[in-house]
Amino acid sequence: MILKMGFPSVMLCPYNINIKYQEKKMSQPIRVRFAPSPTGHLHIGGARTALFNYLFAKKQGGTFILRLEDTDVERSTEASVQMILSDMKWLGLTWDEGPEVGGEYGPYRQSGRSAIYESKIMQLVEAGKAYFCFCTPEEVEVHRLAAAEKGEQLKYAGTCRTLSLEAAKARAAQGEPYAIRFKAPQEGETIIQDLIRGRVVFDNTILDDFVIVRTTGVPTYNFAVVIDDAAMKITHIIRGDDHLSNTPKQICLYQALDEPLPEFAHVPMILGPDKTRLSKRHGATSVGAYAEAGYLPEAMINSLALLGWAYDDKTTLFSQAELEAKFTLDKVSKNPAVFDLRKLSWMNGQYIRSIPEPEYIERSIEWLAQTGIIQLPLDDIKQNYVTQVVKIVRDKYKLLSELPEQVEYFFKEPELEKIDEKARNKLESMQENPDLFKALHAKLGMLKSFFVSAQEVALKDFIEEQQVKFGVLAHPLRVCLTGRMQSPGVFEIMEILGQDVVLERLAAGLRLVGINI
RNA sequence: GUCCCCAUCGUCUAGUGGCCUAGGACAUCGCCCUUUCACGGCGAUGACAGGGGUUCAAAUCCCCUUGGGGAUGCCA
Repeated sequence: MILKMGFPSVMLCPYNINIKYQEKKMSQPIRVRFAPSPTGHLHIGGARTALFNYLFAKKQGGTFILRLEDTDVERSTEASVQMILSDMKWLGLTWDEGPEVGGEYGPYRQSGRSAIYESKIMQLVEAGKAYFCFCTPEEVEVHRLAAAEKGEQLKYAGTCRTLSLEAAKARAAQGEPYAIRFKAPQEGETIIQDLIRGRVVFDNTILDDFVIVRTTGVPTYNFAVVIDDAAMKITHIIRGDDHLSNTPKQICLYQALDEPLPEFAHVPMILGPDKTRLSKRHGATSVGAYAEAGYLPEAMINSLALLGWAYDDKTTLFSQAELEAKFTLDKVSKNPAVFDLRKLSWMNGQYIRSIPEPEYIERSIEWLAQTGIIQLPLDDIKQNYVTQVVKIVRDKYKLLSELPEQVEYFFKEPELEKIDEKARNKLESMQENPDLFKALHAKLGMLKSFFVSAQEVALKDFIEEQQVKFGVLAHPLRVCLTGRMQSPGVFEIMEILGQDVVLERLAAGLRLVGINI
């Protein structure tokens, strides 16, 4: 697919876009990267970008690289780095090269790559493709405001563009602070052949002499990203749509550095329900928050994959292996997607019910222990008990966080004094026929076996003898046993709870409504 | 302001000129299953933003308008 992509309009381009790259393409192994800046947690949009990169690499037999873009010294934190790494791992997006695992193109943090940037900067400056700029940010801002006032383009005025290199070096040597700007071409067009969007044309007159090195000596994003992508031999840049407008600047840098151009694929953004960029205003946006809320990584992956990508007109459930086998960039859509929490929840329910049982049990126990419902380690009897409990409620909830509430009454007496009005009424309905429920208590007490099958036989006989409908018995019984109106089947509950507990709870319920046995 | 991107049910999407009186999924509603809740099954409601072209034929191609998003940072 990729190899079939032609570049019909290459002739119109002032630079030989892609020709150099195309030549190499045949022999070059596919390398993609996810390059978050560690200025916060890994959010939904970032995770989706990471996933697409990961899936593309897997499908194409390529290498998936993780690189930390921490050139914003002010905002980058080590805590963010750790959150991002652990969220990536939680999602199962393991990287072939990057922090912790290393690789031959390291280091994989931009803060550790200064030497590489410095040599490239000097190369550009010496070649006259970049220049020292002594304007202060305040001066630049004044120009910008004035331009805005006049309705002109908000570009750098070019004050230092014509400074001779000797003069500039002399001023720098005297300690005058400076930034370095890229001398952007002002004629012609820069064309992006985007794998998702097709041909996108930018007139070079919009190009600003943007800063590539700050006064602090630290390179800016647009510069570092190009140097690193080139140095790391990245072949496909798959990233958010918000970078499309930066791409012409970067393409010009590749050309100035005489580096082959990678392919670009700009994926659409993820929006909140109000169609604006997804942000904290819309609720949880971090992957970690979803993990804590009881979502399964499998469901997150599946959901994220479907945000801007579809395989066909019917399939919605994909295992990670299936995604790795089926993902292609040509099926990525161009329009932004609203993140739908309800669909994620539905999908999570699907995964709760479909992951292999031992794994389901293991994760449930982990969750219950974490929330203090049970204490680890479990002995065989308890292990068996908890296993039965989590299995019986499996199709009743969607998030692991709902599990403790679902199974609470299996681990402590229901507080019948505190139940809601409906349940209370159901409990009091037993007063209409006290003898019936006394007889039920006796019947359950006489059972030799407490398995569901034995109960069924016994209770069937019982309702026939007593001439009542099963519901008359079952509902109040359920309230006695669980303190609530909804639960799994009463037989199943009774089998797990055991005869003694069942008799105690039934007696307690009866006592509460004034029926003594 | 300028530049760029985008536009199919409420939401995610299928659709690449005739297979479309537009298909699927979530959500919503109804029915069935049923000891309750859920699960599951069946069904219903519901969309090509608007206007011009091109064509025998347009959701699909072109133009305009409108709407949304992004960029315009010594953030990424």
